[in-house]
Order: sequence, then C-alpha cells, then structure tokens
Amino acid sequence: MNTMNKKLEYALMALKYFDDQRLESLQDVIVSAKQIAEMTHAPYEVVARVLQILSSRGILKAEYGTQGGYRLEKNLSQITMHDLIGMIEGSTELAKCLNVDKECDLSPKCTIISPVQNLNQKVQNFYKSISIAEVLNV
Amino acid sequence: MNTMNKKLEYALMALKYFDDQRLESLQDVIVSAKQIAEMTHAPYEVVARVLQILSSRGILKAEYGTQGGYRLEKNLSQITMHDLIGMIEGSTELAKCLNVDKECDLSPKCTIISPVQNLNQKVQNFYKSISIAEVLNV
DNA sequence: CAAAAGGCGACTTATTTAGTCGGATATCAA
DNA sequence: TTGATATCCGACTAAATAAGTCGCCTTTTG
Repeated sequence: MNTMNKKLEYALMALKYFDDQRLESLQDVIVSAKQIAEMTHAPYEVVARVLQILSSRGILKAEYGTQGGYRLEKNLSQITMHDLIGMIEGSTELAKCLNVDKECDLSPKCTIISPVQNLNQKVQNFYKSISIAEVLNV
Repeated sequence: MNTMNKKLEYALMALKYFDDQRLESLQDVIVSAKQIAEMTHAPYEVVARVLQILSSRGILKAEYGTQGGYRLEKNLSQITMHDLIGMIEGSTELAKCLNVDKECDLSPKCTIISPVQNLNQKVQNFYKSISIAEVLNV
C-alpha cells in the first residue's frame, strides 16, 4: 500500500533539480522537459507529462518556444506531500470507497468503513504535515 | 502510493471480528476461515490465505480438525500498522530500491535516494506509531 | 475413517502502472 | 515567414502487480 510510483519519483527529482539550480545560480532558472529527462534517465514523454501536471497546478510556469521550459513558481516549503500526491495520483485517499464517486462492493455490509476512515484521516494529516522542502533538504 | 489492498482490508475485518467476538462473549472464541469469509463477503481462499499469514506470524493460533479455526493470540494494542503491513505485503518500504536485495535502475545516478530514505523513515515511524486497536476502536 | 478444518504451491484473470505514439499549439530566431 | 524547439493532450500498448482460483496435502476429531 505504500510504495511510491515512478511519476512521483520523477516529480521529486525534477523539483530537486529546479531547487538545486536556483541555489547554484542564485536566480530563477528555466529548465526544459528534455533536460529533466536526461538528468533523471527517465523516458522523455513521461517526464514531460509530470511537468505538465506540475505546471497546470501552478508549481511550475511553462514557457513555450526555443529556449523554453519551466520555471519553479512556488516555494517548496509551501507544498506538502499531500498536495504533490494529489496532483500526481489524482487522489490521496487510502481506499477507493472513500472517493465520492466510487462505491465499494461490500457497502453497506462493510464492517471497517469507520476504521478505514479513521486511518485515512491520520494518513492524510501525516502527509499534510510534510513539505517537499523538508523531504528534499536532507 | 497510498491505497490499501484487499488483503489488508480482509485482515483488518478479520481482526475486528475476533476482537468484537471476544468482547461479546467475554472469552476467547475460535473462528474458522469459512466464517470470516462469509462475514466479509470475500472469497474463502483469499481470506484463508490472510489468516494463514496472521497465524504464521503469531497473531492468531490455528486449531485443526472439526470445530477448528483460529484464536486471537495477541492484544491488538500491541500490533502496529507497520507490523501488519509488513506481514501482508512482505515489506513496508516506500521504494523498491530500499529493500536490501533489490536495486534501482538508476543507481548510482539517482538524485533522490537520500530524500526517499528520509521520507521512508518518516512513513515507517508513522505506521509504527499506530496500533491496530487504535485503528479499529473508533 | 470420513468430515471439517488449516497449509501450500501453481496458476489465471483483472487492474493498475509505466511507457509509447501521433499530432496539436505556441514561441522565437535566423 | 518559416523551421526549430518547446509545451500540451489524447489514445494506445506493454509490463507489473493484485486479486482470485484450483488442486491436493496434512491434522484433528466425532
């Protein structure tokens, strides 16, 4: 139930790269999907998709054209793991039945719906308490 | 990265059932895989597998023969979510590369190994801090 | 000794994740 | 103004994982 997926890894690597570059050059740098893909050794298309998501959510700002790419728009200390997981995976819920539109096969016979809600709340609070900066700056 | 799998749900339902029965009858009850399967509306073979795991790990005690089944051996407040996830899923690691025997495609080029280790540690500590009793008694 | 229980390995099917392909739009510079 | 280089988006295929199934074994007890 726990393992990180590739897209999340790519997102973390990309954000770390942006952050490192900014520190190094003391200014906002523009980095293309191609550069990130090369750096991460991950398929370009997949990395591009991840960056598009981060861009659509305001984490990055896209710039078209030659010499284009993305700029880091937000401070990584203001983005939580909960935010990032939500962007990449669509939902942060612990069980599918907790999403509004889905329903479990068992309901209403399920005996653990409230325990699962209980655990879910703890997990969500946990991921809300961890910023990306906190994860990356070790 | 977050969603619970079926086996874990079945395990929680089973443990809750044992616990409820014990409270109700004020004694240790013996419950068969068949009964748990009926109660959970889950396939018998799968539930049986889960109970076998819990038995092999000392959470339940198996009794063969007619009228056989399982007895709850441990106090649910002394089992953590970390324990349970480990039993059911084999590992509690956040990324495959964190398991001793596996290696990541990228290593040693991976730029986020220490951030992932860092996050992994936090997640593990989190699940170690939650007992099954705490999850079920809501 | 038959019935009812647990134990175990191999297998098939379903679902999810990862990666691929094709083509669109936007920007810039020669 | 046009070609190169970038983001953007949908549909598809392939790989990996999760879920469920099957068959046969051992143990216990009435």
